[in-house]
Amino acid sequence: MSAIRLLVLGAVRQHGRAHGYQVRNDLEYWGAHEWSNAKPGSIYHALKQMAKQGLLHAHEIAPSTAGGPPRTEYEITDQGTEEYLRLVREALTSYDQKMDVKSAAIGFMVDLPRAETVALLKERIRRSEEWRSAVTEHYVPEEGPGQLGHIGEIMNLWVHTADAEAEWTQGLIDRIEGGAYTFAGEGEPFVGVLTEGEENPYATGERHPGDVR
Amino acid sequence: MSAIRLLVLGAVRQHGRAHGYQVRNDLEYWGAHEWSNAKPGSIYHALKQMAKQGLLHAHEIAPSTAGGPPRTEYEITDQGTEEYLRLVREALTSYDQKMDVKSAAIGFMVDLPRAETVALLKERIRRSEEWRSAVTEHYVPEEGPGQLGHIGEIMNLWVHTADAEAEWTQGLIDRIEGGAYTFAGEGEPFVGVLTEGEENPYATGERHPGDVR
DNA sequence: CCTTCGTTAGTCAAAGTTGACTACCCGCCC
DNA sequence: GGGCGGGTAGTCAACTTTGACTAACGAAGG
Repeated sequence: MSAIRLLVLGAVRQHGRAHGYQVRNDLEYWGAHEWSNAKPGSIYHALKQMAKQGLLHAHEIAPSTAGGPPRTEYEITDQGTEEYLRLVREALTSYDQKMDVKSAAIGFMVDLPRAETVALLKERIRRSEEWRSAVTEHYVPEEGPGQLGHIGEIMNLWVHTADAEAEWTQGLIDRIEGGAYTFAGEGEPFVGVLTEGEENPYATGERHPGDVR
Repeated sequence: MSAIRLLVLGAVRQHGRAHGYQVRNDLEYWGAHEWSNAKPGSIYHALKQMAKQGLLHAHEIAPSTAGGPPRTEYEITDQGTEEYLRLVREALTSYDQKMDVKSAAIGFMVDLPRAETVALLKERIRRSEEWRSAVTEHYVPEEGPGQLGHIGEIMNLWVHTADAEAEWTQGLIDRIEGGAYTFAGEGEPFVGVLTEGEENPYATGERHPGDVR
Protein backbone atom coordinates (compact mmCIF):
# COMPACT_ATOMS: atom_id res chain seq x y z
CA MET A 1 0.00 0.00 0.00
CA SER A 2 1.36 3.36 -0.99
CA ALA A 3 0.34 6.48 0.85
CA ILE A 4 -0.65 8.56 -2.15
CA ARG A 5 -4.25 7.46 -2.51
CA LEU A 6 -4.91 7.88 1.17
CA LEU A 7 -3.35 11.32 1.21
CA VAL A 8 -5.20 12.51 -1.88
CA LEU A 9 -8.56 11.12 -0.77
CA GLY A 10 -8.06 12.65 2.66
CA ALA A 11 -7.18 16.04 1.22
CA VAL A 12 -10.12 16.12 -1.19
CA ARG A 13 -12.44 14.99 1.58
CA GLN A 14 -11.38 17.72 3.99
CA HIS A 15 -11.93 20.34 1.31
CA GLY A 16 -15.27 19.02 0.17
CA ARG A 17 -14.34 20.01 -3.35
CA ALA A 18 -10.85 20.62 -4.60
CA HIS A 19 -8.80 20.88 -7.75
CA GLY A 20 -5.44 19.23 -8.20
CA TYR A 21 -3.40 22.25 -7.34
CA GLN A 22 -5.24 22.70 -4.06
CA VAL A 23 -4.55 19.09 -3.11
CA ARG A 24 -0.96 19.58 -4.08
CA ASN A 25 -0.77 22.62 -1.84
CA ASP A 26 -2.33 20.89 1.13
CA LEU A 27 0.11 18.04 0.84
CA GLU A 28 2.94 20.52 0.68
CA TYR A 29 1.50 22.25 3.73
CA TRP A 30 1.57 18.89 5.49
CA GLY A 31 5.16 18.43 4.35
CA ALA A 32 4.05 15.31 2.50
CA HIS A 33 6.28 15.96 -0.51
CA GLU A 34 9.16 15.40 1.89
CA TRP A 35 8.13 12.20 3.62
CA SER A 36 5.96 10.55 0.99
CA ASN A 37 5.72 10.21 -2.77
CA ALA A 38 3.33 13.13 -3.04
CA LYS A 39 4.89 14.74 -6.10
CA PRO A 40 2.84 16.60 -8.74
CA GLY A 41 2.81 13.74 -11.20
CA SER A 42 1.71 11.23 -8.59
CA ILE A 43 -1.02 13.50 -7.29
CA TYR A 44 -2.57 14.23 -10.66
CA HIS A 45 -2.25 10.61 -11.64
CA ALA A 46 -3.98 9.45 -8.46
CA LEU A 47 -6.78 11.96 -8.97
CA LYS A 48 -7.43 10.80 -12.53
CA GLN A 49 -7.18 7.14 -11.64
CA MET A 50 -9.52 7.42 -8.71
CA ALA A 51 -11.97 9.46 -10.78
CA LYS A 52 -11.95 6.68 -13.37
CA GLN A 53 -12.63 4.17 -10.61
CA GLY A 54 -15.55 6.11 -9.23
CA LEU A 55 -13.92 7.12 -5.96
CA LEU A 56 -13.94 10.75 -6.99
CA HIS A 57 -16.29 12.74 -9.17
CA ALA A 58 -14.64 15.12 -11.62
CA HIS A 59 -16.22 18.47 -12.53
CA GLU A 60 -14.80 20.06 -15.66
CA ILE A 61 -14.35 23.70 -14.76
CA ALA A 62 -13.76 26.88 -16.77
CA PRO A 63 -10.29 28.46 -16.90
CA SER A 64 -8.85 29.40 -13.55
CA THR A 65 -9.57 32.82 -12.07
CA ALA A 66 -5.91 33.32 -11.27
CA GLY A 67 -4.04 32.40 -14.39
CA GLY A 68 -2.94 29.04 -15.60
CA PRO A 69 -4.74 26.31 -17.51
CA PRO A 70 -8.35 25.29 -16.92
CA ARG A 71 -8.70 23.16 -13.88
CA THR A 72 -10.75 20.16 -12.85
CA GLU A 73 -12.42 20.04 -9.49
CA TYR A 74 -12.94 16.79 -7.65
CA GLU A 75 -15.45 15.73 -5.05
CA ILE A 76 -15.33 12.52 -3.09
CA THR A 77 -18.10 10.01 -3.83
CA ASP A 78 -19.78 7.67 -1.35
CA GLN A 79 -17.66 4.89 -2.72
CA GLY A 80 -14.61 7.10 -2.29
CA THR A 81 -15.47 7.80 1.34
CA GLU A 82 -15.83 4.09 1.94
CA GLU A 83 -12.45 3.44 0.36
CA TYR A 84 -10.92 6.30 2.34
CA LEU A 85 -12.09 4.86 5.64
CA ARG A 86 -10.95 1.41 4.58
CA LEU A 87 -7.49 2.79 3.82
CA VAL A 88 -7.27 4.66 7.13
CA ARG A 89 -8.22 1.49 9.00
CA GLU A 90 -5.75 -0.59 7.07
CA ALA A 91 -2.94 1.91 7.53
CA LEU A 92 -3.57 2.05 11.28
CA THR A 93 -3.79 -1.67 11.70
CA SER A 94 -1.30 -3.35 9.46
CA TYR A 95 2.21 -3.66 10.72
CA ASP A 96 4.46 -2.55 7.93
CA GLN A 97 7.46 -0.37 8.19
CA LYS A 98 6.52 2.43 5.86
CA MET A 99 6.75 5.79 7.56
CA ASP A 100 4.65 7.54 4.96
CA VAL A 101 1.67 5.24 5.47
CA LYS A 102 1.99 5.40 9.25
CA SER A 103 2.22 9.18 9.24
CA ALA A 104 -0.80 9.54 6.99
CA ALA A 105 -2.72 7.09 9.17
CA ILE A 106 -2.12 9.20 12.26
CA GLY A 107 -3.06 12.36 10.45
CA PHE A 108 -6.39 10.88 9.47
CA MET A 109 -7.19 8.66 12.45
CA VAL A 110 -9.51 11.25 13.93
CA ASP A 111 -11.96 10.52 11.11
CA LEU A 112 -12.73 7.26 12.88
CA PRO A 113 -14.47 6.91 16.24
CA ARG A 114 -12.20 6.94 19.28
CA ALA A 115 -13.02 3.39 20.38
CA GLU A 116 -12.38 1.96 16.94
CA THR A 117 -9.05 3.75 16.65
CA VAL A 118 -7.92 2.25 19.93
CA ALA A 119 -9.04 -1.20 18.83
CA LEU A 120 -7.16 -0.90 15.53
CA LEU A 121 -3.99 0.24 17.28
CA LYS A 122 -4.19 -2.68 19.67
CA GLU A 123 -4.53 -5.01 16.72
CA ARG A 124 -1.45 -3.32 15.26
CA ILE A 125 0.55 -4.14 18.37
CA ARG A 126 -0.70 -7.71 18.30
CA ARG A 127 0.45 -8.13 14.70
CA SER A 128 3.82 -6.60 15.33
CA GLU A 129 4.36 -9.03 18.21
CA GLU A 130 3.30 -11.93 16.05
CA TRP A 131 5.77 -10.83 13.42
CA ARG A 132 8.47 -10.34 16.02
CA SER A 133 8.19 -13.88 17.28
CA ALA A 134 8.12 -15.23 13.73
CA VAL A 135 11.49 -13.53 13.17
CA THR A 136 13.09 -14.75 16.35
CA GLU A 137 11.80 -18.30 16.02
CA HIS A 138 12.39 -18.79 12.36
CA TYR A 139 15.64 -17.06 11.62
CA VAL A 140 17.63 -17.88 14.71
CA PRO A 141 19.06 -21.21 13.63
CA GLU A 142 19.11 -24.33 15.77
CA GLU A 143 22.89 -24.20 16.01
CA GLY A 144 22.47 -20.98 17.96
CA PRO A 145 22.82 -17.41 16.71
CA GLY A 146 26.24 -16.40 15.52
CA GLN A 147 25.80 -18.97 12.79
CA LEU A 148 24.37 -16.16 10.73
CA GLY A 149 27.34 -13.84 11.01
CA HIS A 150 26.56 -10.23 10.33
CA ILE A 151 23.26 -11.26 8.77
CA GLY A 152 21.94 -11.73 12.27
CA GLU A 153 22.13 -7.94 12.62
CA ILE A 154 19.28 -7.64 10.17
CA MET A 155 17.00 -9.67 12.42
CA ASN A 156 18.30 -7.64 15.34
CA LEU A 157 17.30 -4.45 13.54
CA TRP A 158 13.84 -5.78 12.77
CA VAL A 159 13.21 -6.84 16.34
CA HIS A 160 14.52 -3.57 17.70
CA THR A 161 12.33 -1.62 15.32
CA ALA A 162 9.25 -3.68 16.11
CA ASP A 163 9.79 -3.15 19.84
CA ALA A 164 10.24 0.58 19.46
CA GLU A 165 7.10 0.84 17.41
CA ALA A 166 5.04 -1.23 19.81
CA GLU A 167 6.19 1.00 22.64
CA TRP A 168 5.27 4.13 20.77
CA THR A 169 1.91 2.71 19.74
CA GLN A 170 1.11 1.84 23.34
CA GLY A 171 1.88 5.41 24.36
CA LEU A 172 -0.46 6.70 21.69
CA ILE A 173 -3.20 4.33 22.84
CA ASP A 174 -2.78 5.60 26.39
CA ARG A 175 -3.07 9.21 25.33
CA ILE A 176 -6.16 8.51 23.23
CA GLU A 177 -7.81 6.53 26.00
CA GLY A 178 -6.91 9.37 28.34
CA GLY A 179 -9.18 11.62 26.28
CA ALA A 180 -6.73 13.36 24.00
CA TYR A 181 -7.79 14.85 20.66
CA THR A 182 -11.17 15.10 19.00
CA PHE A 183 -12.43 12.05 17.13
CA ALA A 184 -15.35 11.41 14.78
CA GLY A 185 -18.66 12.31 16.34
CA GLU A 186 -17.11 14.35 19.14
CA GLY A 187 -17.73 17.84 17.85
CA GLU A 188 -15.75 20.32 15.80
CA PRO A 189 -13.05 18.40 13.93
CA PHE A 190 -9.48 19.58 13.56
CA VAL A 191 -9.00 21.16 10.16
CA GLY A 192 -5.65 20.94 8.48
CA VAL A 193 -6.17 22.41 5.06
CA LEU A 194 -5.42 25.80 3.64
CA THR A 195 -8.49 27.81 2.75
CA GLU A 196 -8.46 29.69 -0.53
CA GLY A 197 -6.03 32.59 -0.25
CA GLU A 198 -4.44 31.55 3.02
CA GLU A 199 -0.71 31.43 2.72
CA ASN A 200 1.42 28.43 3.50
CA PRO A 201 3.77 29.03 6.41
CA TYR A 202 5.79 26.00 5.35
CA ALA A 203 6.12 27.11 1.72
CA THR A 204 9.21 25.92 -0.08
CA GLY A 205 12.33 27.63 1.11
CA GLU A 206 15.04 26.59 3.48
CA ARG A 207 15.24 23.12 4.91
CA HIS A 208 12.14 21.45 6.22
CA PRO A 209 12.11 18.98 9.07
CA GLY A 210 10.84 16.36 6.68
CA ASP A 211 14.05 16.70 4.67
CA VAL A 212 15.03 13.10 4.83
CA ARG A 213 17.65 12.67 2.20
CA MET B 1 16.63 5.05 -3.53
CA SER B 2 15.03 1.68 -3.93
CA ALA B 3 16.77 -1.45 -2.72
CA ILE B 4 16.49 -3.48 -5.90
CA ARG B 5 19.64 -2.29 -7.66
CA LEU B 6 21.73 -2.74 -4.57
CA LEU B 7 20.37 -6.22 -3.97
CA VAL B 8 20.84 -7.34 -7.55
CA LEU B 9 24.33 -5.89 -7.88
CA GLY B 10 25.29 -7.47 -4.58
CA ALA B 11 23.95 -10.86 -5.60
CA VAL B 12 25.69 -10.87 -8.98
CA ARG B 13 28.90 -9.73 -7.37
CA GLN B 14 28.94 -12.49 -4.79
CA HIS B 15 28.41 -15.05 -7.52
CA GLY B 16 30.96 -13.65 -9.88
CA ARG B 17 28.74 -14.62 -12.75
CA ALA B 18 25.05 -15.30 -12.47
CA HIS B 19 21.91 -15.60 -14.52
CA GLY B 20 18.62 -14.01 -13.52
CA TYR B 21 17.17 -17.09 -11.96
CA GLN B 22 20.18 -17.51 -9.71
CA VAL B 23 19.86 -13.93 -8.52
CA ARG B 24 16.19 -14.51 -7.97
CA ASN B 25 16.99 -17.57 -5.88
CA ASP B 26 19.57 -15.80 -3.77
CA LEU B 27 17.18 -13.01 -3.02
CA GLU B 28 14.54 -15.54 -2.06
CA TYR B 29 17.11 -17.26 0.12
CA TRP B 30 17.69 -13.93 1.82
CA GLY B 31 13.94 -13.53 2.23
CA ALA B 32 14.17 -10.38 0.14
CA HIS B 33 10.95 -11.03 -1.74
CA GLU B 34 9.24 -10.56 1.62
CA TRP B 35 10.84 -7.36 2.88
CA SER B 36 11.74 -5.62 -0.39
CA ASN B 37 10.45 -5.26 -3.91
CA ALA B 38 12.60 -8.12 -5.18
CA LYS B 39 9.96 -9.77 -7.37
CA PRO B 40 10.81 -11.56 -10.62
CA GLY B 41 9.76 -8.70 -12.85
CA SER B 42 11.78 -6.18 -10.88
CA ILE B 43 14.86 -8.37 -10.83
CA TYR B 44 14.93 -9.05 -14.55
CA HIS B 45 14.17 -5.42 -15.26
CA ALA B 46 16.99 -4.26 -13.03
CA LEU B 47 19.41 -6.70 -14.69
CA LYS B 48 18.54 -5.50 -18.18
CA GLN B 49 18.59 -1.86 -17.19
CA MET B 50 21.94 -2.10 -15.47
CA ALA B 51 23.37 -4.06 -18.40
CA LYS B 52 22.23 -1.27 -20.69
CA GLN B 53 23.94 1.23 -18.40
CA GLY B 54 27.21 -0.66 -18.37
CA LEU B 55 27.06 -1.73 -14.72
CA LEU B 56 26.72 -5.35 -15.75
CA HIS B 57 28.01 -7.26 -18.73
CA ALA B 58 25.54 -9.67 -20.33
CA HIS B 59 26.66 -12.98 -21.86
CA GLU B 60 24.13 -14.58 -24.16
CA ILE B 61 24.19 -18.25 -23.26
CA ALA B 62 22.87 -21.42 -24.90
CA PRO B 63 19.71 -23.11 -23.59
CA SER B 64 19.77 -24.11 -19.97
CA THR B 65 21.04 -27.51 -18.95
CA ALA B 66 18.07 -28.08 -16.72
CA GLY B 67 15.05 -27.19 -18.79
CA GLY B 68 13.52 -23.83 -19.43
CA PRO B 69 14.35 -21.08 -21.91
CA PRO B 70 17.88 -19.98 -22.77
CA ARG B 71 19.38 -17.84 -20.11
CA THR B 72 21.59 -14.79 -19.94
CA GLU B 73 24.50 -14.65 -17.57
CA TYR B 74 25.66 -11.41 -16.05
CA GLU B 75 28.96 -10.31 -14.67
CA ILE B 76 29.60 -7.11 -12.77
CA THR B 77 31.81 -4.54 -14.51
CA ASP B 78 34.29 -2.19 -12.89
CA GLN B 79 31.75 0.56 -13.25
CA GLY B 80 29.19 -1.73 -11.64
CA THR B 81 31.46 -2.44 -8.70
CA GLU B 82 31.96 1.27 -8.22
CA GLU B 83 28.24 1.85 -8.29
CA TYR B 84 27.68 -1.06 -5.92
CA LEU B 85 30.07 0.36 -3.34
CA ARG B 86 28.55 3.79 -3.77
CA LEU B 87 25.11 2.35 -3.10
CA VAL B 88 26.26 0.45 -0.02
CA ARG B 89 27.84 3.59 1.37
CA GLU B 90 24.79 5.66 0.64
CA ALA B 91 22.45 3.10 2.16
CA LEU B 92 24.54 2.92 5.33
CA THR B 93 24.88 6.65 5.70
CA SER B 94 21.68 8.31 4.69
CA TYR B 95 19.01 8.56 7.29
CA ASP B 96 15.84 7.46 5.61
CA GLN B 97 13.21 5.22 6.99
CA LYS B 98 13.13 2.49 4.42
CA MET B 99 13.59 -0.90 6.03
CA ASP B 100 14.51 -2.61 2.77
CA VAL B 101 17.39 -0.27 2.08
CA LYS B 102 18.63 -0.48 5.65
CA SER B 103 18.45 -4.26 5.67
CA ALA B 104 20.32 -4.55 2.40
CA ALA B 105 22.94 -2.11 3.65
CA ILE B 106 23.65 -4.27 6.68
CA GLY B 107 23.80 -7.40 4.58
CA PHE B 108 26.45 -5.84 2.37
CA MET B 109 28.35 -3.65 4.81
CA VAL B 110 31.09 -6.25 5.17
CA ASP B 111 32.19 -5.44 1.61
CA LEU B 112 33.59 -2.19 3.00
CA PRO B 113 36.54 -1.89 5.37
CA ARG B 114 35.69 -2.00 9.07
CA ALA B 115 36.84 1.54 9.80
CA GLU B 116 34.87 3.00 6.94
CA THR B 117 31.72 1.19 8.00
CA VAL B 118 32.01 2.61 11.49
CA ALA B 119 32.58 6.10 10.10
CA LEU B 120 29.54 5.83 7.84
CA LEU B 121 27.36 4.60 10.69
CA LYS B 122 28.50 7.48 12.86
CA GLU B 123 27.60 9.87 10.07
CA ARG B 124 24.22 8.18 9.94
CA ILE B 125 23.63 8.92 13.60
CA ARG B 126 24.75 12.50 13.09
CA ARG B 127 22.25 12.97 10.29
CA SER B 128 19.43 11.41 12.21
CA GLU B 129 20.12 13.77 15.10
CA GLU B 130 20.23 16.72 12.76
CA TRP B 131 16.91 15.66 11.33
CA ARG B 132 15.48 15.11 14.79
CA SER B 133 16.28 18.61 15.92
CA ALA B 134 14.92 20.04 12.67
CA VAL B 135 11.63 18.34 13.44
CA THR B 136 11.43 19.48 17.03
CA GLU B 137 12.50 23.05 16.29
CA HIS B 138 10.55 23.61 13.16
CA TYR B 139 7.27 21.87 13.73
CA VAL B 140 6.68 22.65 17.38
CA PRO B 141 4.95 26.00 16.97
CA GLU B 142 5.82 29.09 18.98
CA GLU B 143 2.45 28.98 20.72
CA GLY B 144 3.60 25.72 22.29
CA PRO B 145 2.75 22.18 21.28
CA GLY B 146 -0.86 21.18 21.55
CA GLN B 147 -1.52 23.80 18.91
CA LEU B 148 -1.06 21.03 16.43
CA GLY B 149 -3.68 18.69 17.85
CA HIS B 150 -3.27 15.08 16.87
CA ILE B 151 -0.87 16.14 14.12
CA GLY B 152 1.74 16.53 16.82
CA GLU B 153 1.64 12.75 17.16
CA ILE B 154 3.27 12.49 13.75
CA MET B 155 6.29 14.47 14.93
CA ASN B 156 6.24 12.39 18.08
CA LEU B 157 6.42 9.24 15.97
CA TRP B 158 9.28 10.59 13.91
CA VAL B 159 11.30 11.58 16.93
CA HIS B 160 10.63 8.29 18.65
CA THR B 161 11.66 6.38 15.55
CA ALA B 162 14.82 8.44 15.07
CA ASP B 163 15.82 7.83 18.68
CA ALA B 164 15.23 4.11 18.45
CA GLU B 165 17.27 3.91 15.29
CA ALA B 166 20.13 5.94 16.68
CA GLU B 167 20.22 3.66 19.70
CA TRP B 168 20.30 0.56 17.55
CA THR B 169 22.95 2.04 15.28
CA GLN B 170 25.13 2.85 18.27
CA GLY B 171 24.84 -0.74 19.43
CA LEU B 172 25.92 -1.96 16.03
CA ILE B 173 28.88 0.41 16.01
CA ASP B 174 29.95 -0.91 19.41
CA ARG B 175 29.78 -4.51 18.23
CA ILE B 176 31.76 -3.73 15.09
CA GLU B 177 34.38 -1.78 17.01
CA GLY B 178 34.50 -4.67 19.42
CA GLY B 179 35.75 -6.85 16.59
CA ALA B 180 32.60 -8.60 15.46
CA TYR B 181 32.21 -9.99 11.94
CA THR B 182 34.65 -10.16 9.06
CA PHE B 183 35.06 -7.07 6.91
CA ALA B 184 36.77 -6.36 3.59
CA GLY B 185 40.45 -7.25 3.66
CA GLU B 186 40.16 -9.31 6.81
CA GLY B 187 40.25 -12.79 5.32
CA GLU B 188 37.63 -15.27 4.21
CA PRO B 189 34.40 -13.35 3.65
CA PHE B 190 31.02 -14.57 4.76
CA VAL B 191 29.22 -16.11 1.79
CA GLY B 192 25.50 -15.85 1.58
CA VAL B 193 24.63 -17.31 -1.77
CA LEU B 194 23.44 -20.71 -2.80
CA THR B 195 25.91 -22.65 -4.87
CA GLU B 196 24.60 -24.51 -7.89
CA GLY B 197 22.58 -27.47 -6.69
CA GLU B 198 22.39 -26.46 -3.04
CA GLU B 199 18.86 -26.39 -1.79
CA ASN B 200 17.19 -23.42 -0.19
CA PRO B 201 16.22 -24.10 3.42
CA TYR B 202 13.92 -21.08 3.33
CA ALA B 203 12.15 -22.17 0.14
CA THR B 204 8.61 -20.96 -0.22
CA GLY B 205 6.27 -22.71 2.14
CA GLU B 206 4.80 -21.70 5.45
CA ARG B 207 5.12 -18.22 6.80
CA HIS B 208 8.46 -16.48 6.75
CA PRO B 209 9.54 -13.98 9.35
CA GLY B 210 9.67 -11.35 6.67
CA ASP B 211 5.93 -11.75 6.15
CA VAL B 212 5.02 -8.16 6.73
CA ARG B 213 1.58 -7.76 5.35
C1' DC C 1 4.00 49.26 -23.66
C1' DC C 2 6.66 45.44 -23.43
C1' DT C 3 9.60 42.23 -21.29
C1' DT C 4 10.54 39.53 -17.47
C1' DC C 5 9.43 37.10 -13.33
C1' DG C 6 6.66 34.48 -10.27
C1' DT C 7 2.43 31.89 -9.54
C1' DT C 8 -1.11 28.87 -11.09
C1' DA C 9 -2.21 24.52 -13.07
C1' DG C 10 -1.13 20.68 -15.18
C1' DT C 11 1.23 17.29 -18.91
C1' DC C 12 4.49 13.96 -20.49
C1' DA C 13 8.12 10.51 -21.48
C1' DA C 14 10.97 7.48 -19.19
C1' DA C 15 11.72 4.46 -15.54
C1' DG C 16 10.29 1.25 -12.07
C1' DT C 17 6.94 -2.15 -10.07
C1' DT C 18 3.49 -5.78 -10.00
C1' DG C 19 1.46 -10.21 -10.67
C1' DA C 20 0.05 -13.19 -13.83
C1' DC C 21 1.45 -15.73 -17.63
C1' DT C 22 4.42 -18.71 -21.00
C1' DA C 23 7.43 -22.32 -22.46
C1' DC C 24 10.48 -25.93 -21.73
C1' DC C 25 12.08 -30.18 -19.81
C1' DC C 26 12.40 -34.04 -16.45
C1' DG C 27 10.73 -37.68 -13.67
C1' DC C 28 7.04 -40.40 -12.09
C1' DC C 29 2.86 -42.82 -11.90
C1' DC C 30 -0.53 -45.50 -13.83
C1' DG D 1 3.57 -44.32 -23.37
C1' DG D 2 1.09 -40.42 -22.09
C1' DG D 3 -0.11 -37.11 -19.18
C1' DC D 4 0.71 -34.33 -15.34
C1' DG D 5 3.12 -32.12 -11.60
C1' DG D 6 6.99 -29.50 -10.46
C1' DG D 7 11.15 -27.04 -11.23
C1' DT D 8 13.69 -23.82 -14.46
C1' DA D 9 13.92 -19.41 -16.72
C1' DG D 10 12.00 -15.58 -18.17
C1' DT D 11 8.27 -12.28 -20.56
C1' DC D 12 4.53 -9.11 -20.68
C1' DA D 13 0.82 -5.64 -20.11
C1' DA D 14 -0.96 -2.71 -16.84
C1' DC D 15 -0.07 0.40 -13.52
C1' DT D 16 2.64 3.79 -10.65
C1' DT D 17 6.31 7.00 -9.86
C1' DT D 18 9.58 10.52 -11.12
C1' DG D 19 11.30 14.86 -12.54
C1' DA D 20 11.48 17.89 -15.99
C1' DC D 21 8.76 20.52 -18.92
C1' DT D 22 4.77 23.65 -20.77
C1' DA D 23 1.45 27.25 -21.00
C1' DA D 24 -1.39 31.04 -19.32
C1' DC D 25 -1.87 34.98 -16.76
C1' DG D 26 -0.82 39.15 -13.49
C1' DA D 27 2.24 42.38 -11.54
C1' DA D 28 6.24 45.17 -11.65
C1' DG D 29 9.92 47.66 -13.53
C1' DG D 30 12.07 50.33 -16.95
